[in-house]
Amino acid sequence: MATHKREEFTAEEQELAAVAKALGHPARVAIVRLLARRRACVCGELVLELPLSQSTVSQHLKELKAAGLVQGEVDGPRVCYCLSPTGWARARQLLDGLLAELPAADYAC
Amino acid sequence: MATHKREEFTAEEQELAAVAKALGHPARVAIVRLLARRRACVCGELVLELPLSQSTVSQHLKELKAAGLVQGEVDGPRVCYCLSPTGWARARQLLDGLLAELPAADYAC
DNA sequence: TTTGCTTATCGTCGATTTACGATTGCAAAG
DNA sequence: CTTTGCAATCGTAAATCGACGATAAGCAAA
Repeated sequence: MATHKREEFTAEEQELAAVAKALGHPARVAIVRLLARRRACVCGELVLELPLSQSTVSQHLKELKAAGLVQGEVDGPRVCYCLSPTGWARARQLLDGLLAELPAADYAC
Repeated sequence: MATHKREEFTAEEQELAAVAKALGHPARVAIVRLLARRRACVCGELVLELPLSQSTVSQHLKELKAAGLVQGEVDGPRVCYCLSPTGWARARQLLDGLLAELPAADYAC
């Protein structure tokens, strides 16, 4: 029995869905906002700021990294995270693309 | 054992995450795009256009409706779906809000 | 090398998602 | 009233998610 059929959609749809999915959890939205505010590359500080354990935060970071929205660089014993400019440029493009496809405002059933 | 901690984030973060999550599947992105193109309220036509069964499409529509992005109205034996102007206005607001928080482009680790 | 700190990964558990067929529900038509 | 057709819901199964503690891995300093 097939449980997933993602392959049957366009590459753009999959890409947009992947970005959206990465943002589809409050913790990951919060992480992005934290990284945006203190644009310096925090790392374990995220754990302090979030009501989650270290391993959970690490998991969320991994997903954001997989979606290309976040970069991490090793800096001695700690890891330096920051938002990925290219990843967010693409995300913007995809989101704006979708929003641009929507009818203006005068639609109804 | 706690499996979900959504409660610990701001209302906006949760709201944005909910919208993103609704868009976090290629089928739902495809549905939104279909509804945007043929702004007329299709219904079972979606099933014809998508590589998914009727029940699966119905499930996805339910999730989009729960996220406030889609409206459905019964019209005789069929159901008429269309995008929700207010829902998308809010979605735009939330997404733009997040994108506006991000540093311009000159950031790096 | 050993210690200590930071982060990643592993293993686990329950909850949720994704998908389907089958069934139910409902409204118009006959 | 019964049939017909469309859509929602139910039940189910596999996969993924979300969270945690525990453990491993990496690096710097002692």
